[in-house]
Amino acid sequence: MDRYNFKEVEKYWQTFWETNHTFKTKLDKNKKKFYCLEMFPYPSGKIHMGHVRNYTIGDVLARYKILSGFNVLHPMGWDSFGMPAENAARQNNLDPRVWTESNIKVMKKQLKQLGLSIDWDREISTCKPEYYKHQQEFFLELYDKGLVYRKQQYVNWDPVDQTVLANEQVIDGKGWRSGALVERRKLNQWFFNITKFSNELLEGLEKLDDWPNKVKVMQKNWVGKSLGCEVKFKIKNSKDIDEIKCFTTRPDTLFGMSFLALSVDHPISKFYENNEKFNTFKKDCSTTGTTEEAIANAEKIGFKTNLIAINPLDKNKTVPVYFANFVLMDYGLGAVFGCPAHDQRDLDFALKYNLEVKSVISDKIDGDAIEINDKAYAGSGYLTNSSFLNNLKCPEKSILKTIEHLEKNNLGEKKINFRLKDWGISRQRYWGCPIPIMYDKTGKPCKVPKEMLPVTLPIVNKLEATGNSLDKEDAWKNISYNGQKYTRETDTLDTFVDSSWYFLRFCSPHKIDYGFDIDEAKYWMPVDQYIGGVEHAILHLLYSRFFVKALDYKNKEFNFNEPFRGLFTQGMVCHETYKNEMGEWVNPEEIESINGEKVLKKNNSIKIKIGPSESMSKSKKNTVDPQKIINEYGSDAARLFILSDSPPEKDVQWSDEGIISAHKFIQKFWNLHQKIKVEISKEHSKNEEDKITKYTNRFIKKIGDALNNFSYNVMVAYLYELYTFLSKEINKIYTKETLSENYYKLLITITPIIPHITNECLKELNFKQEIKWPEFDEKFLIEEFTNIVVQINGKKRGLIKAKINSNEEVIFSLIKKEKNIYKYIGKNEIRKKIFIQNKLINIII
RNA sequence: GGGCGAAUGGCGGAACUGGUAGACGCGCACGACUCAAAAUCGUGUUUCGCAAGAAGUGAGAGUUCGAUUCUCUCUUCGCCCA
Repeated sequence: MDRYNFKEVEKYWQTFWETNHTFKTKLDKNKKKFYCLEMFPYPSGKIHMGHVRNYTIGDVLARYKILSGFNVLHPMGWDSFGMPAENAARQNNLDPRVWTESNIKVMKKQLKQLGLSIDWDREISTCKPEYYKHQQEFFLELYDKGLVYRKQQYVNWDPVDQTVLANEQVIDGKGWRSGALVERRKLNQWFFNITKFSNELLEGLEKLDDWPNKVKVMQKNWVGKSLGCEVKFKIKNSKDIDEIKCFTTRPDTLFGMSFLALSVDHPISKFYENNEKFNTFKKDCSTTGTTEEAIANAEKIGFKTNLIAINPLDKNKTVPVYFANFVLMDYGLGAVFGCPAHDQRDLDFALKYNLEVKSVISDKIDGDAIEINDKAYAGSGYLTNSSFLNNLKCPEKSILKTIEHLEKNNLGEKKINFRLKDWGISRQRYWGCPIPIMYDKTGKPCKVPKEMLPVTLPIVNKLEATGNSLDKEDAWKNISYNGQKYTRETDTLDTFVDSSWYFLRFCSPHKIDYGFDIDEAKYWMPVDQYIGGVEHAILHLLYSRFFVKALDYKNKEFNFNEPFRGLFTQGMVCHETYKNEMGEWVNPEEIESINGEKVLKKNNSIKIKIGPSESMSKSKKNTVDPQKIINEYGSDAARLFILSDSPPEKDVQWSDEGIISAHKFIQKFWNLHQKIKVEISKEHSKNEEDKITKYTNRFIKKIGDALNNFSYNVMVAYLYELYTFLSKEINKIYTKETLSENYYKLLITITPIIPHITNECLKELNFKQEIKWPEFDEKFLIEEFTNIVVQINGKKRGLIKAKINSNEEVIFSLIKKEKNIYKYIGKNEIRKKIFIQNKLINIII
């Protein structure tokens, strides 16, 4: 028997699919559509195992939907702007375009080797002017709709790299690359007004039934809607300042207030402009990072003003007013009142400046206030020491009651606050989409006229080591329009903008006058199943949701208001970690097993310490190169293994044994196929008991269910069972028709998992009909006989084989005949029988 | 600190709305083939016990005829937010 030549077969089918345009998709309004999308990759060099998993999961689904008769859109593209290209270009002194294009070439070839059912005619790349031209149009469209604006904002400034860092790029207050201490610096930045849609983004979540709950909760918390109140505090001793407004979510703790804290950027700070001490304090504050976490962990410091504020609920009570580093201007109103007993930050501050700590919450009605030492109490209870608010259940009743009182007496008003901030989209980088804005002589921003789009990136011979190279491109920067001189905006767009609408572009990737064709988008959108890593659970998904709403804002043309109807977040690919005696990471490829011990290939006497399995990363050197796996074992084997070991939403552990066994299975399957082929060619007149038809019908149902539930690991288990079944059953005698008809169906149901070998098997059998998902017949799902569990006092004592739908009496009479079961009943009186038809009988004695 | 989730053999994991716990794979053991090994094929594999049998899904309670599944308390781990 010939060995299965996976290299030849896989190459044959990949070429076949390509030359026949098998997966080319066309708009067809008569067919039901299915839009299957995996998160597109960043072209970093070559594919990694995470890609293999992501795209295999998507491909299984896409192929299943194609077989089921859907018009499937399954495209692929490249998220090709971003830092790595810029860094690589700097290091190797080349054009980021060249680096990016060569990576795309490699990765595209690799993805094709996985046998994915992708419509490559729709390929897009975000760094191409053909793509970002439309993005610039969208920017201007949103600008016209009033959803884009410019303002001064604090950013994380890396003084060494001369660049702005995103919050997640600041680690322990230091730049992730340079390690330099990050400063807070004010810059003019462009913003998308995402907060305009806060409520919609929140409410939209409720309709996303096919999203993991976890992701919805994360987004909900991220948007962070909270009910609160603006409280007015009268200032007792100033002729300039009459009152200060604070936002709070806990107005009910007002009786515990002992100070007022302002942001250093609060309008009142203008009265302290010439105060040297204040300016020093303000400077100190700028060393604190901008994240909530950095602020929470930083030491609380304050600058005491001479102002005295009056407690609105108790006119006799006055408190000092501070500027404090933990209050930010962009949260609420840049002013908060401090209640040290019930807020940890306030308590830290109060202890430092020796301010009163007054607890106003008790754990019971009419009880004493909870005692506070160095830990604030933020839990629930009943108000106390709070005059007319005493004994209100807190926080459930007390907040609303307090707000009601404040509103009635014109001391404050109810406010809804969101944690979500507007989306800062300016990046001081070269390798991104240019912002289509130019500034006139006075520095006023103007839109770049439509006919001048796209604003393309200039070719830069040598990227500057630090800062934004675009700043130094004078020839590009300085332009004239209508006889006026302008300078271009040199910031580029956050790459999250690129990925916020690419799913729309896929609907009509070649359209030139607009980013997408409305009619085609109305047919294809929303994405029916979006598949990707959970690390994008918040930002990318939220921004995409915003983008769809923003594009439809005022136009109201879409028949969808969410981009992704279904979301699936897959787990990571992990691998054991290895270290040598020096404690250095070692790559799995450098290791072999001898006598159950891991040793270095180069030098067998060096033993390797096995560490825990962690997600594959270059830094831990625990990566496995998919290319090597495909070359050595084939992509059917790679697909089979990556699906088999864990449920797709959980992390999977890559193992050599696993991929080898998948590879062996492919070979075994081929050998079995050869036997079946011989059997099919023979003429048998007699039919033994027809087990295979029943099995086939059940198999179709089982695989279909597993596919619909994303139980891909279980589906692979069924495939292994199928092998065992067929290899036993093939020795029995079936007619040519029975065997071939069933075998065709079985093969088709497993094409989504291992498409190359199964298509080859069908071809070998000269299968000429249309390949489509087989129907199963319900009648084969019903058993004639079934095993009934017999329990005595809830303990399993045996099984009874009985005809389906037998009643209690029949089953009980059968039990009487079974000595091994009946002995447990013996002469005891039967007190009760619980009978579940076709399943179980429980006899209580 | 808050939110969400998880915990099942030596390992990864199955088990539909409460009804045969451990499917399938890995590993391991034994056997066949072989001078031998590899490959391949076959058999077995939760634990204790020679067996009959008993125990058993992180720990403890509860609901139920019956709990991996539902409720409560706790422990550990993961993720997100702080």
